Amino acid sequence: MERISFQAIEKKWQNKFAKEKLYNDKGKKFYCLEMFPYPSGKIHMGHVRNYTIGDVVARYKYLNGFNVLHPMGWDSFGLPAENASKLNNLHPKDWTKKNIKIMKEQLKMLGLSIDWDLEISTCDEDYYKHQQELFIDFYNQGLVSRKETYVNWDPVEKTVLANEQVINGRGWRSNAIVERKKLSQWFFNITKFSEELLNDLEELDGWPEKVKLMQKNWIGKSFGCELEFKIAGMNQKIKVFTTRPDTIFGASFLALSTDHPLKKLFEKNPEFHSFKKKCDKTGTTEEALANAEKEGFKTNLLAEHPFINNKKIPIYFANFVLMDYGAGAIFGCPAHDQRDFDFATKYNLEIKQVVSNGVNNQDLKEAYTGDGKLINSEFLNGLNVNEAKITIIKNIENKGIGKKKTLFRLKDWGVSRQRYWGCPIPVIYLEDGSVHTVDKSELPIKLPEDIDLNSNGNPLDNHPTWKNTIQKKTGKKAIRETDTLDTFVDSSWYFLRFCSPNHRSSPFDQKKIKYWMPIDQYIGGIEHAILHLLYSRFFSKAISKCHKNVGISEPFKNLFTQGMVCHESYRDELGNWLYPSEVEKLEENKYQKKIDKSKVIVGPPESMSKSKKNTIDPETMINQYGADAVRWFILSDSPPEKDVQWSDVGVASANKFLQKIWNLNISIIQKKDNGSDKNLEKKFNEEINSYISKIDKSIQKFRFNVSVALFYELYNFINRSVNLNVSVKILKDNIENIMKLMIPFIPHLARECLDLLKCKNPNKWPTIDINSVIKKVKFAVQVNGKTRDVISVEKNSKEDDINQIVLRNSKAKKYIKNKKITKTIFVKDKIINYIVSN
RNA sequence: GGGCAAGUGGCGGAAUUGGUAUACGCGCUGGUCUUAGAAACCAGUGCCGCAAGGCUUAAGAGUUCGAGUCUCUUCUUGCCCA
Repeated sequence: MERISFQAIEKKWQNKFAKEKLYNDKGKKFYCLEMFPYPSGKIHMGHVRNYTIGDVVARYKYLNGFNVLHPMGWDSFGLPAENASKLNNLHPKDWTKKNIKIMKEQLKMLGLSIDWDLEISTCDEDYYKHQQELFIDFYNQGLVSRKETYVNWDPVEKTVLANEQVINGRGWRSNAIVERKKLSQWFFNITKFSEELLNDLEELDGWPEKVKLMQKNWIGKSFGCELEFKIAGMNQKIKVFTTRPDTIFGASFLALSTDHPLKKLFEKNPEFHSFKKKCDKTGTTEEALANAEKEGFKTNLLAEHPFINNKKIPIYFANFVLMDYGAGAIFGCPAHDQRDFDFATKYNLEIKQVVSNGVNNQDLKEAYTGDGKLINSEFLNGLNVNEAKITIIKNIENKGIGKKKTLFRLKDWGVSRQRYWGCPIPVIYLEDGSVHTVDKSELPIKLPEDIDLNSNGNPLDNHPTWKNTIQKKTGKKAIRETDTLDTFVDSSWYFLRFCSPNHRSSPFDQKKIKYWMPIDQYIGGIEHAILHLLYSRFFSKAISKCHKNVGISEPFKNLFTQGMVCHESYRDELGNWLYPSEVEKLEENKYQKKIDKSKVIVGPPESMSKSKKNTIDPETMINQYGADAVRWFILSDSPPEKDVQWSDVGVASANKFLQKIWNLNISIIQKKDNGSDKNLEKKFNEEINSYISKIDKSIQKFRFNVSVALFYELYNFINRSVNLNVSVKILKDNIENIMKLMIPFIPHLARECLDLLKCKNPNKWPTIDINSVIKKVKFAVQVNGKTRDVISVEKNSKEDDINQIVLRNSKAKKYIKNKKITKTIFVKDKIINYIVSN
């Protein structure tokens, strides 16, 4: 057999795929989208997996007659371009363009069915112009606001960090201790949609439960109440917020944020001052607050307990209370909140148990936060936590000292970034301090190209001719907003732009949106389960509010989250990471360094990452084994939602299998008829049709690893049958159908084979005659629940027919003989179970 | 600490409305071919046992004619939130 040249075949078909699109005017629409990549330089295996899965879906739908939209673009703003720029002295724009060019070529090497005519890149003026327009629309609808808030500030990078960029209280890149800083920032008021974002999750039947749950927890709806405490001897009150009003009788102190208005009374106190300074050095994440040692500044003030006469509790400022959560003040109930417990232990405050799970522990070792019956709580005694909450809130409301409040954990989305390489915010500030969005006719507000990235701080802020401008309609002097938008904004509406990427007058052509949206299948990594998906959902709702006739409440009808691609990691004896290509295998789990044969320490399989050098370059693999083999392997080894471990042996064997598929096609094409046995042919057709049906189902269920296994079985079956008395025509018809089934998986080879088979309609999924699938089923014969034989019977056989066969000749017979059958359980086409006794 | 998943051969994994456990692939063993290796092909491969047969889905219990699948307890791992 000749060895095929994958490279030649793949090149040939990639040129054809570039012209062949998946549009099918007569078909129902299907919008298939994979999360677009950040152009970091080269594609990685995660991309290969993501886009291969997407390609299977897109091609499958197209072959089944759908009108398929399958676009691709670039999430091309972001910090790495600035960093790379400093290193290589290359403008972020040029660096990004270069990367896009390389990665586009690499994606083409995979044989994806992408319509490249729709390509968009978020750093193009054409794209961000419309984003600025949307910003203005949102602003006019009251969905954008400017607020002073506390942010994680990296004093070295001189920028704001997102919570996830703070690791153990330090900046992820600079490793500097992160500070809390008050800054004026732009926010998208995502919390205005909290209720909708939560409730509409229920509509999303096509989403993994796991992702919906994560979003639900993130939005975090809970109820509690606001409650006022009088300050003893002063005509002043402190408003606190709590989700545990039921524990009010256990309150032993009040804790205030150091930013609470009451701080005014202590501003001249140097001890308070240094305490506040210390607090400001703590990050703002819940995690940072939980891990920080609980500390307080004791005031000389006391608060009156609202339900216990004459009881006064001390007031502290504390480092674990934040101003932007609730009211900036809490009451501490040490027995039932761990933070309060830690605090009370440190300052020797009363720990009074008010909820009991049966044991009344005089000496609590930690806070008890579970459910139970209320104790030591007067009129609440005997109620469980939820009942007590409701009762106490009623009491609080009757007393007029507070009210029930629903609280969301979700916060507004801070979108300001002190960065150059992002979408400029279309806002100017006049000298009188007023804030204005620029006129839409002035868009886009372009990024200046002549910038100095090596100076400290935000390059836009350091760019006087760009920063200083005038308000066009009045001619007044103005300065531009120098912050740019978070790149999550760019990716929150790109899927809408794909529907009409060249639409000039507005962000999208509403007619196209109406037709293509929502996305029928969205595919991407689980790491975007919260932010990207939540922001995109918010954008859809916000846009629908601004453009009444768009009406898309949920953008992603079906969501699939694929697992990661993993590989072992290697280090030399000095602890330096080594690329897999730098080591060689001695035996199982034993490796050595190629250059000097020194010992290599093997780490467990983990998600591929540049820092651990446990990466495999897709292009190298494609050149060595062919794109089809890489696609085949990445689909074959694990269910797509789970992690897959990269294996060089695995991809090599994929390549071997594809060679066998080729050989099989050649041998069938060259075969001469050697008689035909009608009975045999019928069985042959039935068997293959059964496989076709099973493979079709497995694709629909995203069980591509099962599809691959079925293809192997199918190959084994045909290979066994090639030399039987089956006519060449029947062989050819069947192999043709099978190659069609393989198009979504290995498009190049499948299409090449179909060409050789002179297939006239390669773009049509095979239909099977439901009557021509196998009519026999394997049937288990059990005695007392143990399987004693497996027999082959006609489908829909009756119990009597089975009895006849079993009693006549079956291995089960001897277990029944001389025994009394007391009961028979018969399940059609599955089993018969004889219950026998002596 | 809380929430959610998941634990099946040497490995990746099939078996999802409670009905044949270990499909398919990798690896391994033996063989054919070859000067040799590679490739290819053939056969075998959960465990115990010569066999008949028995045992086996993290551990233990329960429901059922029948449990990898359902229930409970325990252990372990992963993810998310802390």
